[in-house]
Amino acid sequence: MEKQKKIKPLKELPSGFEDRQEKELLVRDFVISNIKEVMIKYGFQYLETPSFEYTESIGKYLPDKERPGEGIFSFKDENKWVSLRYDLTAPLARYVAKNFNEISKPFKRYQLGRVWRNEKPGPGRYREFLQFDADCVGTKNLQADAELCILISEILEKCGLEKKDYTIKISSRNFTNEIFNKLKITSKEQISMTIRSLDKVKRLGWTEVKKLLGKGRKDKSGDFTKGAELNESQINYLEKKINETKPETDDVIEVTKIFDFYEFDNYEFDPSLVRGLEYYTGPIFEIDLNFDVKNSKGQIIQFGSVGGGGRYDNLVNNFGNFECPATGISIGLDRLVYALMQKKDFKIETVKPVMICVFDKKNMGEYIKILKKIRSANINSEIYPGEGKLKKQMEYANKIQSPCVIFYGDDEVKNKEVKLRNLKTGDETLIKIEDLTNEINKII
RNA sequence: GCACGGGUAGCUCAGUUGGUUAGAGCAGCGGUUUGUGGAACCGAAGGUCGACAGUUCGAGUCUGUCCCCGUGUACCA
Repeated sequence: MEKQKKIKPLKELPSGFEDRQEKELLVRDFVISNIKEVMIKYGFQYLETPSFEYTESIGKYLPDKERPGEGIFSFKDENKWVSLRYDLTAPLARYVAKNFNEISKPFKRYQLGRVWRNEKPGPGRYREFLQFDADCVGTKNLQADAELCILISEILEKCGLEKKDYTIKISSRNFTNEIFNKLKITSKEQISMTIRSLDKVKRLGWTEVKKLLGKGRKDKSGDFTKGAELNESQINYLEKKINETKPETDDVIEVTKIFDFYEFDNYEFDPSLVRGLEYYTGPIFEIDLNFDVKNSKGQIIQFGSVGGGGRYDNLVNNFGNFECPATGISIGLDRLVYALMQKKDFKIETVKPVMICVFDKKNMGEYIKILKKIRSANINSEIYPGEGKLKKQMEYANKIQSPCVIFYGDDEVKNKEVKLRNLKTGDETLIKIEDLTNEINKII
């Protein structure tokens, strides 16, 4: 007899996609409820936009044949390319342009939504993740930028982080622009290489970044990265600038002044902060966590920031002739939750159901009567949902951490009683049916 | 993309210089207990050893190619 080859579907998930279990979801819900509370308090409107947008609306790269727009997930619908959004900022710009005449200006909105990136996943970085965005469009007022940082800080502290656990870093695109003017670095390639190198100061340290600014650097695994080929005096000047602790550009100075009025001081001017190249035009921010994050194997991993943002005065204008400066900030919620769960031992738990044992299906009517009675008293409860024997039922109750089980078998029915077993202590008591909800409430 | 490490049962892993029929723990299943979980004991079951090709009398083990996972690095509008 020949064994037939079984064709099994894969139980693995596509790279970068994750199942999320209750424990994590409850913490996430907690974070989200804090976010909503703070956003309402700060006067922001709630918005939702679809997962898909026309590819041309969310990125300036037009799709090519096979895998259009590296970095995003796309497909051709009829004759148009559509893509899963990779952030919430581009859809907001599109929304604002579309509803330009109707919306208030300034327009303050917040949004929670999944975004997708077709990139190599890393520790705590997925290809599908939940993002939270708060933006203020239609004004150049730097009060908006400052308030975004303050609101993020309030959210983080509501979630249980202390001041020392996180820092909001701030800098400005104008700061780096000035440096390049002074150094007479004009080659686009060199500028972008330099910016990206500077962005790594915190992670790699100045010694390593120096190599990246010069000839290049070998990483831990022995892989070589080509450098920006700056000369020594240029590197030295950069080093001096990078160690500035006081902001020099007007926009950052003004934002920090506003911080003072709010008595907010958990920020740091960080000249090495750069963030995405193209669309930022003014102050930029990043939210860094100041504690170690480990992976499932207990190794400390390079976690990076949990969020960031900045001013993007020209984005909306891409959709037509709209004079619409804007600023915004976003948080990677899954990453934040991942880190939060390690920092704090969250005891967010649902009350598990009381379970009624099934002795004989013939008596299901009786069991349901009891179930209805305790459910109407708002006690989480269920009749054993499986088919096993009593032992099986008890194992199930134990596994789902049911606080107690109800025995209502022939003996109990005869005496018009119910036997209640406390699964934490193992105690069993016979009680009258009318006392049942009271007794259960004592145990829960 | 590049570099390093890994892929053996549902999960975590062991598997000697290539050598009969590939092991363990946990979980699951059955039983000791047909009305009692979290403990114990007993039993049975569970595998295209990531895929394909090659070397060999013989490959989980060696070689090549590819796929997937992890970490670092790069990219990230």
